[in-house]
Amino acid sequence: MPEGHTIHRAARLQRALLRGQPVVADSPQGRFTGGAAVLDGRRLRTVNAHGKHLFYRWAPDVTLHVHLGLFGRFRTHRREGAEEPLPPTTAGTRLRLVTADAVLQLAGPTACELVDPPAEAALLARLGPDPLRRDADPERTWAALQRRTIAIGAALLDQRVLSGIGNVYRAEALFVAGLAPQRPARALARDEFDLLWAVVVAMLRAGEKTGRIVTVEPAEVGARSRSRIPRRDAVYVYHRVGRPCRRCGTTIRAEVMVAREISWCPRCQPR
DNA sequence: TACATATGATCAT
DNA sequence: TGATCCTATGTAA
Repeated sequence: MPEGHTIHRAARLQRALLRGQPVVADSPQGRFTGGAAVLDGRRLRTVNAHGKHLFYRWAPDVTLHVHLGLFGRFRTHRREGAEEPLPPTTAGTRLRLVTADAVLQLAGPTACELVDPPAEAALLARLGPDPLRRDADPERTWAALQRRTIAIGAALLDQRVLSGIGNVYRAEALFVAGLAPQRPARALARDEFDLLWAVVVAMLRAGEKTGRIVTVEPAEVGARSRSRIPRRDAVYVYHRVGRPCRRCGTTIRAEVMVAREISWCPRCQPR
């Protein structure tokens, strides 16, 4: 399920899978039939991720914008060649792209649409720096935090402040950075922000690499590597309300912030 | 089989 | 802030 790490990973995998090849495109579900007809027969030039958004560049010149939202999901299949029969279409497939080597199916996205340059520019203008991108400028996030009166726990979910963080990474990054979610965003000290940014970058990169959200240090749960940590031990505070903090044993608390529950350790994350 | 729940975002109020 | 849209999964019944 999709925070920014999932999206960047999808972009990388799909570049390798589809780039350069003409596709057969359709919309088995029927809700993107017109768009699929435009893509049909084109070659994918590249796929780029920005925050939780994907931009597919096609030749001749067309751009497809995809946002998975909460429920969106990709399925990929490798094919031996054009003779190999296609996998059965999953119900609700909004877009299917088929090449001789691969099949990509997209179901349940919040957005799956063709965009012209002004529409794409408008989308990108709304997005803050993406810590997974080389061009990310933390100064823009720092400046945005200075301007807000909201809590840091609210700011991290605001994609205009920085893009790619979702509800799991918000809770986990604040824990590792030692910041209570309720701290006013503009009251963070510069060194607190620098640490938070570094934590976010490291977490998202680890997530992109493994395809899982594993934020605990392996040594803390007696594992040899992140990839060996079972799901129940993978996080410090997310969804752990009422249970003891892994570091200090204090009972994890939770409250709703920006319509989503956030958990934190009152001792490791003092106000 | 039914229901609750979920890593998101938008729009109306 | 609340309603709404989208789908898959795990648990309860």
